Amino acid sequence: MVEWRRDTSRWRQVANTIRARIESGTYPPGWLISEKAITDEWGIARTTARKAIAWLRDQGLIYTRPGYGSFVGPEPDDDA
Amino acid sequence: MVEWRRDTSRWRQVANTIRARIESGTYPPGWLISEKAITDEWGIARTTARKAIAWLRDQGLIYTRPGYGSFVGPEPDDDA
DNA sequence: AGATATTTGTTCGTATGTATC
DNA sequence: GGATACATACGAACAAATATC
Repeated sequence: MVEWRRDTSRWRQVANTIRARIESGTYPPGWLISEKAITDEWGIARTTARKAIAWLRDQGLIYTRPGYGSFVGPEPDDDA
Repeated sequence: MVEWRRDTSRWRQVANTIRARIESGTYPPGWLISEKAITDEWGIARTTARKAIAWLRDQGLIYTRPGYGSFVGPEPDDDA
């Protein structure tokens, strides 16, 4: 069960919690963050989880590989 | 940037502009009109874009396929 | 190579709450 | 009070990318 605050949207609360985990090292660089993991942990809809992920991506905290998932850290270079 | 008139609602202004594009051939039959394209171009909320689309649909100018988008022209028959 | 499963990408349908005019 | 407008949040369907068998 999750305790939601009423003064902020759910996707912001989720995004902030994940950001804290990244900054504390709970989610180290390279850690995989999937939409399903988020929806399962917080019991939210996929669209809501995607908003949180999009925000984290905009912040440069993660990058996303279609068909695979999102990873903690900066977008790696293409070349070897 | 968009210049909004004050004497009409935004969704009407958007709908009228799109209608003009359809009638002038800028948007030919089969042209895809998505909610996102509208919200991006005019900087309006999705609900507002949906009101414009609903109006165009009521006018018979477009038809909508859930999960795909709205297309210029009459609703096609189901059977091949 | 081919089929299948998983995951993200995209889009519409619907509903609710809030604020403004 | 009603119409308009925005943000949020749920669900559903299908497409595309990726990985596995």
